[in-house]
Amino acid sequence: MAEEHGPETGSGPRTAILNAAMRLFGKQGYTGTSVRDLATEVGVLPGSLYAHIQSKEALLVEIVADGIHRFITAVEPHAYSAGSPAERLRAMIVAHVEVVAENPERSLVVFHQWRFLGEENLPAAIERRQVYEGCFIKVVEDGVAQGLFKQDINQRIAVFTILGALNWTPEWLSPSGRLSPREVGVLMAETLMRGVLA
Amino acid sequence: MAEEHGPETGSGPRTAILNAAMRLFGKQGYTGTSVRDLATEVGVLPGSLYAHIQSKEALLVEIVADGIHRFITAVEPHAYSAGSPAERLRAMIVAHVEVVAENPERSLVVFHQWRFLGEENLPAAIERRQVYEGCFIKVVEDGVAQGLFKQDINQRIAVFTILGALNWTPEWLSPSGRLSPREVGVLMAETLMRGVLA
DNA sequence: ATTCTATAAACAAACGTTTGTTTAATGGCA
DNA sequence: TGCCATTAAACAAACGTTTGTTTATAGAAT
Repeated sequence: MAEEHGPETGSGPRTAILNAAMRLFGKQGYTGTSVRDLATEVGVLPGSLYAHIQSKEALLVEIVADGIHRFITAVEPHAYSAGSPAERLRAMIVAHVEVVAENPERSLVVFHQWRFLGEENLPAAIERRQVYEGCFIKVVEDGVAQGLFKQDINQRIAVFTILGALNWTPEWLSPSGRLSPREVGVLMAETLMRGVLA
Repeated sequence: MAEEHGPETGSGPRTAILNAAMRLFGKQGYTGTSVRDLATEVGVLPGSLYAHIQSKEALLVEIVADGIHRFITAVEPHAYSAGSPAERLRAMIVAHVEVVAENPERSLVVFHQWRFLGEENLPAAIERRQVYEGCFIKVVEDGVAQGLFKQDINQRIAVFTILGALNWTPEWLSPSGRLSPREVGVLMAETLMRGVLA
């Protein structure tokens, strides 16, 4: 079967459990979701889940790891492509928004719930997040170095501003809204790169 | 006693409990923090807390309500002041960052943990949040209407972009960092209003 | 006949909260 | 100064509930 990215893809009990976990972990948080909540959402008794999963935390590990991987896969190539820093940053922002739109629930978990990973799984997730942030740092550095970006911006703060705006998108983005995810991404890129001032 | 805003102000057991709750709710989340965690942080046994608080949720209610109030108090006057939309927006962003810096732990709770309020307290908190967001919507609308902001930005998306960047600041802002909170705010405003492009 | 999957029931541990009691410091009065 | 009444705060223990997880068992599908 080809790899799929949207929500509710795949089939079988395991996929149903993962999708339910994305929804509930996203809405109520990992610590705010009980295994009984999860079982009710799937339509099964609590103990039945354990025929398909190893533990509650294993679900979080899988959702976060796959999610970060999805973002890196979609965005990293643009960060190191041949275009100008401006073109690259624009493409990265659009790609990020498109991945969020693919599955906002999962994105919510990726950006807000990773901190509840146990000691064994946390370092790897943090490292992957840093790889992701590194993509944006690289492009902003290049832009400034090449004189295409403002010389008087603080690079660290510019990157945090961009990432903050992006990290918040799963809170409000509606994949079925009037604007397509790509259009939303283009508009966000416009705002972040040229500002709101006329 | 004059009203104070920074962390660790006030005294007495009640204030100590509130400060501990801000720290733990911010770091571990509301549902991820047990009353025993809280008691340990305060340096007391779990039951002892209930001589000073009504319930765990009452702590969240107080932190969120006071926090939102603090943001509105600091930012709203700028939104409806006499200056140009550009001046007003810049002042709002700076004020927001300064309030975050006052107490990043509390800000983390205000922006991430409000959803765990019970049915009785949630509507009021949502309404206050909307008042706060309304300040930014108003200024962007004015800016576009007066031709001072770009005509081809999507106002809704511009506001979400700005608020997203601001809502994320408590995750990385260090009040004791090299740059003062005001300087950070000015730099963020610069990025959001003029973009990163030279 | 074997393999899956679900059920029903139970487990130990942790949850938020309440209770009855002890301790420590405070202020008035002799 | 010495004594007592008051108060504030914490302790120690337990309450009933919910947590994540395991077990034994039974029906369905290959």
